[in-house]
Amino acid sequence: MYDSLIRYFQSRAAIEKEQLDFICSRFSALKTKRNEILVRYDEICQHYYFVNKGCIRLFTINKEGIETSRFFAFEGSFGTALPSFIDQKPTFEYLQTIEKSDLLVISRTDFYQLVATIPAFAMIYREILELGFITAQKRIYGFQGFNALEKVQWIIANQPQFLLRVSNKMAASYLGITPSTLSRIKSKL
Amino acid sequence: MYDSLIRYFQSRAAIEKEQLDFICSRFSALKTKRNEILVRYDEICQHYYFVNKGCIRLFTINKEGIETSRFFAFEGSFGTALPSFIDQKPTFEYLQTIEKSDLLVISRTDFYQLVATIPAFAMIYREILELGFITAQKRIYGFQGFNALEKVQWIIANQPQFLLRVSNKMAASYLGITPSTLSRIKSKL
DNA sequence: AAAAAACGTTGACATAGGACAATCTTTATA
DNA sequence: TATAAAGATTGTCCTATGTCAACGTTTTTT
Repeated sequence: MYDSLIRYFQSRAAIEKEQLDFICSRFSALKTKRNEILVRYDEICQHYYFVNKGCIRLFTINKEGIETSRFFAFEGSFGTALPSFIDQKPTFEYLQTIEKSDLLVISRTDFYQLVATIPAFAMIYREILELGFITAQKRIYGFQGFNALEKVQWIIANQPQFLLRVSNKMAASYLGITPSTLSRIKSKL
Repeated sequence: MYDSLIRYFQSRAAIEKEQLDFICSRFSALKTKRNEILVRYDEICQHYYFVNKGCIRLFTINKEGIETSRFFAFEGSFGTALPSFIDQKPTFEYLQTIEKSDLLVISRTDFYQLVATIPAFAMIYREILELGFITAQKRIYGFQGFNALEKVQWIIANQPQFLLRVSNKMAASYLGITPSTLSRIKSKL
C-alpha cells in the first residue's frame, strides 16, 4: 500500500528505513468514489493527500456558477487545498476525486510534526513548494498572451495525458476557455 | 542600512541577535538606476534581492516582442527570478529595477547555507515559498474568467498602490491586457 | 431496463478587447 | 536646453471567442 509513497520519498532524499516507516505510519488509506468531495468550499483543509490511484481535482465555482479548475494530482503525486492547509482559512474551493481513487491521507498536525522533526521530510516539503511555485509561474506566463489554440498546444506539450484523462468540461475550465471552444479546437487537431 | 531587513526577520521569527547579525553580514548593498537590468534572459539567477527602496520587476518578452510582467517587489520585500534561482537553469525572463533603487543582495550559495544552518531562516524561506505559492494561485483564480474591468478592480482591491506606482504599460502587461484597454478602463474609473 | 440528467459537439450570432494609427505628453539623450 | 525616443490616450475597425440553442451521446438514478 505504501510502495508508491516510499518510492516518492526515496527518489527525493536519502532517508533511513526507520524514519520512512515512521512517516508511512502517519498516513492512512482512504478509498473514494468518482466525484466524491473531500473538502468543501467553506471548510478548512486539514489533510494532505497522496494519490495511489485515481485523480484529485481542485476547483472553485464563482458567483455566476462558472467552474475554474486550478490543479489536478494524478497517481504518485501529492495534492491538497494548499492555501487553506497552510493558513487554516476556508478554502473557497473544492477538493474532489474525479475518479474512483485510492488515497493516502495525513493530518495537518502530523504533517507539520514531520516537517519539524525530520529534516529530510522538511526538505521534500520545501521542494514541493518550490515546484508548486514554479508550476504556478509557468502557468501564469503560459496562459498570459496565449490564445485558445496555443493554450491547448501548451497543455498537450506539457501534460500529454491531460486531455485524455480529464473531461472536456474540466479541461476547458483549467485552460480558461469554454467547453465549446475546446471542443472546436480538438476537432481541428 | 539593515533596519528594514532586520524588521523583516524579527516580525517573522524569534531569532537571536547574533544569528541576525550573521544573516545581515551575508547581504551586501547594491544601488541601481531606473530601468537597470539585474538578470538577463539567458542568465542563471545567482542572487536573492531585498528591496530597501525602489522596486524590482520580473518580466519576460515573447517572440512577438510582447512583454509580460510576472512579479513586482516593493520596499520591504524580497524578490528574485525564483525558478532560475532554485533550479539553476536560465531564467528566460528579466529582473529589473524600474526605479532608482537601494537593494540588499545575498548570493545563492550563502542563501542556501543560511537555510541549511539556521532553522529560523529555513522557516522564513518556507513561509516565503508558501506565500508565493498562495499569491500565484490567487492570481490564477483571480484572472481566470475575469474580464478586463474585473482585473483592474481586482488589482485596485488587492494592491491599491500598484496602478499609482507602476507605468500604464507595465501594469497592463501584468494584468494581461493591452495598454490601450487599461487606459480606456482607467478613464471610466 | 427505463427515464432523467449531465456532457459533448456544432451552428448562428454577438461582443469584448485586440490591432493599428494619429496625436499628445513625458522621459531620455546629445 | 533642444531633439529624439518612449509612453499615454483615444479613434476606427476587426477577429477570436463567448453566448445560446439544438441535438446526439454518455452517465447516473430509480
